[in-house]
Amino acid sequence: MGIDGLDGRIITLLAREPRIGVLEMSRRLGVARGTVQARLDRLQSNGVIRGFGPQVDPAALGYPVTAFATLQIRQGQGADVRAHLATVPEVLELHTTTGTGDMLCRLVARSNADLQRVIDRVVGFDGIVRASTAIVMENPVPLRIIPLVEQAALGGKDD
Amino acid sequence: MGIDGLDGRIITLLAREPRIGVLEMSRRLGVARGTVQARLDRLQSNGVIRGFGPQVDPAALGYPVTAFATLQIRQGQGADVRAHLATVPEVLELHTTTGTGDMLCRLVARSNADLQRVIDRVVGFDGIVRASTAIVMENPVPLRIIPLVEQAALGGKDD
DNA sequence: GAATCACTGGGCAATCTGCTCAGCCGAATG
DNA sequence: CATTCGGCTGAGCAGATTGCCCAGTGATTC
Repeated sequence: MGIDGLDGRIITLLAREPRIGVLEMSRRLGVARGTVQARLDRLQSNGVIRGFGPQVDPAALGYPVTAFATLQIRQGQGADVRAHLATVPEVLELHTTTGTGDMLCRLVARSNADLQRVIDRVVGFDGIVRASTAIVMENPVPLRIIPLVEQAALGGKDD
Repeated sequence: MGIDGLDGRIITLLAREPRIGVLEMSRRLGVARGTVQARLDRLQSNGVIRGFGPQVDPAALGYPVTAFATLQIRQGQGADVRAHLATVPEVLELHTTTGTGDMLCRLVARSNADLQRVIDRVVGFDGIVRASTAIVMENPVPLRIIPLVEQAALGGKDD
């Protein structure tokens, strides 16, 4: 498991110009089309590339406010809380973390006022003892993967 | 700004089967190809759909450990810290949040031991006063957008 | 030496894309 | 009420791409 330079260049190219086709990629990378196709198949069956789903911007959907909430869970209620949070559309992701039965979740809301509603809905559940919320003001580094891909590609020889 | 039912169904369908083409989508949704094409164009120029970049799994790249670090920044050093963190490949995203000049960042690492190296690199910078890290154990709700899209689509009439 | 694997370069039919067009319809406008 | 506008439909077309196949080659492994 791991990727080489060619894999890295494929992913990077794909990240920069997603609508590019296999044929055009092979031209840009200077390799045969079959090679690119084979690499892509491998990357996908490896699970390195999970998919090509549309990247939707919550702000453009009308949810410009993002927040992170740290939840303290009552012992043994973890599963219930997870199920509860999964039903809230504004919960974009949820992690359980080290610490005292804590969870961290990413929320979005239509406004700061709306965030109150979301938080009420999130914490209005029995197993949640306490919640502390941090509202996101800026996002200097949006979710990115290319630097890591390039880092990972250094391990492989090819290029 | 906002999406209607058809937009929602387009996004949802695209999220479930990303490799689907415009033609096949129009067949599934029971509308004309031109309509789907026009909607897609609009969604993209709206910024609702930011792109179709590959979704890369850090774990499959050899970085199975995820952590969230909360950083406390020395007054006025924000910009420097941002620039510093942007150079660390293992920093997948960075947010500035409400609170005392705090930042929240998502990290990945090759192992728990490697996480120490990453954290050292992250906090080994002058403007950072204090850091507290939470290691992710489970990810019950992976980053998702479909529930929110469906929620947002309820506003529009069509369907 | 033989086998295996990945890559190359080529070819093929089927499909899809980007683009255009005219017609239709409902909603908003005057 | 008539007009205009925007969005949708159904169709067509040339050009490009895809998925799939093949044989040959070079490097690596057994």
